[in-house]
Amino acid sequence: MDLTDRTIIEKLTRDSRIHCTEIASELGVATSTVHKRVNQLYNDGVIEQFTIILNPEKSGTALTTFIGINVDSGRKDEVINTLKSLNNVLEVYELLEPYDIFVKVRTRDISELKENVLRVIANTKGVLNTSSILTTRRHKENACITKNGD
Amino acid sequence: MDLTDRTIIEKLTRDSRIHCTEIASELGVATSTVHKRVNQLYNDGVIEQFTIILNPEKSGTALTTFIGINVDSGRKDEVINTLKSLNNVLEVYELLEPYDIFVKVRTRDISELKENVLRVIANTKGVLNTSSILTTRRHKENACITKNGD
DNA sequence: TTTGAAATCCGAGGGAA
DNA sequence: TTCCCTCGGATTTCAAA
Repeated sequence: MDLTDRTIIEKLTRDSRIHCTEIASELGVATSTVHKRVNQLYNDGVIEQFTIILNPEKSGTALTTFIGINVDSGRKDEVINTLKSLNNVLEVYELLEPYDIFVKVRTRDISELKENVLRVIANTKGVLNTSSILTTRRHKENACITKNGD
Repeated sequence: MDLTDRTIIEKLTRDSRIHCTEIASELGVATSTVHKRVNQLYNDGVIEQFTIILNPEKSGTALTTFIGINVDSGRKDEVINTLKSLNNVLEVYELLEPYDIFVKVRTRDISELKENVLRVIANTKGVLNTSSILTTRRHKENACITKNGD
């Protein structure tokens, strides 16, 4: 992970469709060098995924909710696996406190949140209680850090 | 947003580098059609960004923290703008309760969290109090929903 | 709005420094 | 590792339906 790698990552973070040729010319190296670096970063697992960020409102998942969950410590892994399998659950984290698990959820609206997510969580063995944090507006959303001021 | 658009979005969500030709052949339409649809989705703002997801540990931002912030209601927009400008702050949401603002943060470690983020927030006019939720492990992270089971 | 063809340009791999 | 070169294939455009 030298400066070349970090520059490549930064450019791909801003636009993952950018051509290797463009990165190469800005870096002053050969296209094939950039090409191989990108593959290496991907194979090493530094880059996990090439993806897109959708506008939640325009793509039909307007409601973003964070949910804290407390569980029987013995069933934590089961619960996590159940959560991971839910399509509306975008992110799953483990914590120490005040919850055991914390998830980020996107749904069309509150009724979909209840039906597709909260109901499933409540019915999952090992779940003790949940606490939902509903958001009303999204002001920024990046998948990862872009060094340098925008 | 018909079935064609949704299929394109789903494929780009899984891999934003996928070729238009591949999407086209699976959909049974012309490559140029897919090409135009992708551009349209981007111009319409449905697709906000083509980006990558980095492994936090391997890319030097191992610590994911969520922070709830309460503010003077008159200074909410100022605070939000300050937060948006911070590189380590990946996501910024507005809520009704129990906080006014909720952010997702990535830093190298706790000391960077304190220096680059918590200190700045504490010194921002209008901030009443903050509450940090530190995560210990990431089990899933997607930028948006992928319909159909993985 | 979609299509199909044409021209340009890019990605991918192998061999040399 | 990086660079150069080349080929196969993708992107992009445009006129026509």
